[in-house]
Amino acid sequence: MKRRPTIMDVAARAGVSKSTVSLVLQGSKQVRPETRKTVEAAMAEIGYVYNRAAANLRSASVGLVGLVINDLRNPFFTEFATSLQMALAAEGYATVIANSDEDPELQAKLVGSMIEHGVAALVISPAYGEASDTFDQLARTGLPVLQVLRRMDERTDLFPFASFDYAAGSAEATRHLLDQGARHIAFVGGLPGRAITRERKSGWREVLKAEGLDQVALHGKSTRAFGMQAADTLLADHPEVDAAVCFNDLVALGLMAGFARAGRPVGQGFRVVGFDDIEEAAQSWPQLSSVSCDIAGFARDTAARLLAWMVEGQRPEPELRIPVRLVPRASSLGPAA
Amino acid sequence: MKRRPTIMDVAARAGVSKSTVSLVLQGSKQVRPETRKTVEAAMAEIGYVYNRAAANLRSASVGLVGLVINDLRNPFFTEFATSLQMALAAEGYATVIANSDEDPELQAKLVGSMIEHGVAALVISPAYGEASDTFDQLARTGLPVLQVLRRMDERTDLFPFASFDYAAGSAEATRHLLDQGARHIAFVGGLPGRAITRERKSGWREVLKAEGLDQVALHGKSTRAFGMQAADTLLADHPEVDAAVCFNDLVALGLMAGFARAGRPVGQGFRVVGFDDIEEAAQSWPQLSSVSCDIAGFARDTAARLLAWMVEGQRPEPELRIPVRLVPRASSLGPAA
DNA sequence: CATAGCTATTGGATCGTTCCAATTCTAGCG
DNA sequence: CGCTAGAATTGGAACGATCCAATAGCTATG
Repeated sequence: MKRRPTIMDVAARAGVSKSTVSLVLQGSKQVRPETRKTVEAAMAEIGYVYNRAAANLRSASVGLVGLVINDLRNPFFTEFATSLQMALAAEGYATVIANSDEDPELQAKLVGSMIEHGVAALVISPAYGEASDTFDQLARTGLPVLQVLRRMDERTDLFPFASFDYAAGSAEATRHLLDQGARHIAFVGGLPGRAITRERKSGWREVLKAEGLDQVALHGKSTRAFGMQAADTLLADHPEVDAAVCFNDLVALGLMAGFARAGRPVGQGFRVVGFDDIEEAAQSWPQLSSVSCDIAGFARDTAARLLAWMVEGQRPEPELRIPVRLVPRASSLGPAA
Repeated sequence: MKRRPTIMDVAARAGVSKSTVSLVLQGSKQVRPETRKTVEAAMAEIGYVYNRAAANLRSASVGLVGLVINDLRNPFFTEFATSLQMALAAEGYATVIANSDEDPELQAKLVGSMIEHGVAALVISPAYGEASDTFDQLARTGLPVLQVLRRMDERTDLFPFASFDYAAGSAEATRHLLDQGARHIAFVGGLPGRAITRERKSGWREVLKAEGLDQVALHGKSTRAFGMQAADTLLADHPEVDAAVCFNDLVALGLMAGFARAGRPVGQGFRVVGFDDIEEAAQSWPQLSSVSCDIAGFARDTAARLLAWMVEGQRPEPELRIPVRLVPRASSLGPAA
């Protein structure tokens, strides 16, 4: 087991100096084409692999971006993560993806590890919970940090934030359900007290308030399982409810499955609108109406804003809201009860 | 904008030498507790952050494991990735997750980038397609590399491989459908010619052959969309088919949605079994029977085998097959046609 | 009180690259 | 043929940690 070859070995083999090899590695157009050929051949022959740690040590700029996601299992975030990675890859940046699993402690570890590995910037969708220390530490590094899709609960203004205009989306969904004839519209999902829950709920509340209608809200973890359970609760405790705006598509899909299980399939008298418009929404049965968020576009946008910050030092505006639009499908368009 | 403090700055502040600071960083029990206190205080005061690039350069051992997944959007793989990351985190290793998106070229780039960043080992679920170069390069590094869940098509024996016993699983599923009274069992999904398709199909084929029954197979991308489309094809071209073993749960869910759309909901005469038992299988309606693969357990196992290799130099057996088990649910237990 | 045997600390060399200033090469021109 | 401008190449310092061998400090012991 011998050690990995270095540029010195390459240089010796190619009969040039290490500096020349370094220039070749960096794609400098200052080396003569034939010299470049020789060097490249030498590299291939002895199986040279670039040692990025050494390079970073000297040059301090790393083509590495960290991405910390609170729940990578959620397809919405998975889609964002993969799209962002691809957008950054196109610009020559590598992305390390990590999942904090809604655990502020794990999140702190992950962020720390990324800083140590010398990421040039960080994109984070924060876990719920107390994490001021993590963010203070992050702020001290002076690294470009973008909050996306979610904002931490305290110190909201520490880093620029970009997300969708959830309030407008839920208002649109609620108005749509009213137009379709619904009169008792519940809100289902979302952990109480969270900023994002407030946002996604606020549009619904404002519209119902303006109409003087009753407001039933069931809060809980935003999972399929909670949606199923919520279906039973609605049927048992709030039989008058004839429609629901859901915190996200997972809850909506669970809700629909729950109604189906109870023999009251959605589409016949009960209307549902979800949030996020994940791929599955168009492929469920009945197809799920959803507030679409063009997450792939958002990811590309995020990449562009991040690059502008990193490369041109152009700090993005502190808060950005991307418009959303309702995609009506069968789950909210069925015949009235 | 001043530069990041180094251990020299910490040393100066704490009134000790850089070597002592280094020992503190490594948690050596050779430093006096009060000295440690002093040093730690100094670090906190000047906001020191560890520079892992520099450390790696000298020590060559990096607590970093690379994970390259062919389709991170597939919940099955997402679950595996997050579980593996957590298992490795518990042992002090950081994991970089990347998505090759079934693109051998992107995969080559990602693998290259990971090697450059000095990962201590690599876990890969290869993309379909030609990638000998990538794997040869990988083999030359001498790094521990584990193939999981999928095996590359050529040079199958280059790296140890671990997966589930898919053939046994599909045989069990097929026998179960026969027991339930099905007589025309189709196989749906899976790209033709792939090793994994052959595996998941072989059990089905053997059982049907033994019974002398007809074998209808629809191949295609293993997505929800293909499942929906397959439903239409089955209804139109193979009306006699009364059950299906699906390549994976996504296809099965799409198939169920497609039948529902056509007014022939699964559970009434038509039976479906999926593969992977993703979380959603238990939360769809009707609940989906599926061949369960305990992916989280598999991930923990993978972590253990990888650590044994990295730390103790114990190369795992070349091929490992984890048993699977059928979880029967409503989608295959409904009343006969 | 000298000394052996610890433990705790230290300075210098080192890892593999990039950066910089200096040097060598090449071609063109009078 | 000598000179020069520009291109191509080069050697040495630097990055920030770890490693190692050497040293200083401290007790216990004869």
